[in-house]
Amino acid sequence: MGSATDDLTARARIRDAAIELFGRDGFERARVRDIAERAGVSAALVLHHFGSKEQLRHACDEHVTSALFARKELLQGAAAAAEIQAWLADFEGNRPQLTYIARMLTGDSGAGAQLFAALVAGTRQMMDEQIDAGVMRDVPDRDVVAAHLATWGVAPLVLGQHLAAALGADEMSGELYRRSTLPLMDVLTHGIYTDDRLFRTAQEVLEP
Amino acid sequence: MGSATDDLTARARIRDAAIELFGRDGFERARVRDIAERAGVSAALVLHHFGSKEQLRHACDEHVTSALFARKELLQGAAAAAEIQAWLADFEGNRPQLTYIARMLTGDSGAGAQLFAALVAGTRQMMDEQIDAGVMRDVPDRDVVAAHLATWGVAPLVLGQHLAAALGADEMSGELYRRSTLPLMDVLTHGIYTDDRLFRTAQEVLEP
DNA sequence: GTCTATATAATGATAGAC
DNA sequence: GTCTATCATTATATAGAC
Repeated sequence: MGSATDDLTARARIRDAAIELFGRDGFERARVRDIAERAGVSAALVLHHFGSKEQLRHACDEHVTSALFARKELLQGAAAAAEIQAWLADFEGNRPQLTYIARMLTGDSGAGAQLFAALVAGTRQMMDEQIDAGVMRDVPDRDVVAAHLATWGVAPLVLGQHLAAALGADEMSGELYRRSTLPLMDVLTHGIYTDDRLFRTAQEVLEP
Repeated sequence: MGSATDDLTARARIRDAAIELFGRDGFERARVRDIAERAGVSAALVLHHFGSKEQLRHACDEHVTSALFARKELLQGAAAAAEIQAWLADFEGNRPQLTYIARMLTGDSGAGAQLFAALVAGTRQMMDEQIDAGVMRDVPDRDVVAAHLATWGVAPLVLGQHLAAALGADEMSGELYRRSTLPLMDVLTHGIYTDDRLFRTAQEVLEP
């Protein structure tokens, strides 16, 4: 169940071990010594390769972000957004990276901010295309909707532990995600309210 | 702009200072010394009153959670859920508490899990009532929808910094929240898709 | 209750050999 | 590149006086 302690270079093994432990324990509580142990090297070698714990974090940020956007290079627009969305839903195949990304998004290292901005931009572009194609309604404030849709997209990562618990599971999984897909598509397609009473009330309050 | 350095007992001032700094910096990075300074006491007194940094955290968890659910005692069901939702939207009045709650939800102290479970339960109860009243559609998997609606509800807290940045602001505010309200009500009322093409496609894939 | 001074422990980082 | 041994710093926690 450990990380691949195989034919990777020591540097790569250290980085992968760091992604796991930073993700599992958070940056502050993860110890360089433990990362070294998991990578099968000494603590000094970790610092030798990366300079400092902070720079090791940067390297992890960079590596995970690259993995996430790798597929974006080839595709564009809605297709790329869908690819990224699928990657974010592959809990079994990408768990260490996804856990790390969740920490990135809730930490304050700047990398999380950058990532989120990219997700919003991608969501916004996808909306524009889908609205042009007549698949999506022309919502009034696209920036606001894109930003919130992005938060909804990463919510299963950032709040995955709680979400899983609420649904009777130990951790997020592809199965749980699939169980959620249809009900959420239903909500996003038909709304949850039977009519626009609440909407019109809010409208009257906010736009007098 | 500091916390009320007024006629509160030292113990209460320490607790409030801790809520601010735990929220701002996170539990690990916040230092007992700084909390003491902000409360206008010595570091030793902090430990004298609370025993340890960890127990201080428990006291903060307890205090913030009580503040959040105080209004639930008097009301019930959808009314209480609406009250709590309103409290969670009052960024100006409750910023330190809200920031602390965001840390609770993304930390792994157990208090966040408990809080989220309560929010899901409240959301679920509200759904039941609104569906009975004919205000809300009878969605297929209520547990799943309630859990995700709860994540959407706290997303502006947990990802507030990024959300604000995406909308050109420094931090979440009541203004930003109000700007979001109507577009989100619109999404939740009418959906974002023009028809149920995507929904039916998903249905065919997931329920063969 | 509140302080000053100090003990103790943990951990990131460095020095230097191989 | 990699290790062992050690340093230096930081922060929680305690002792004991007032």
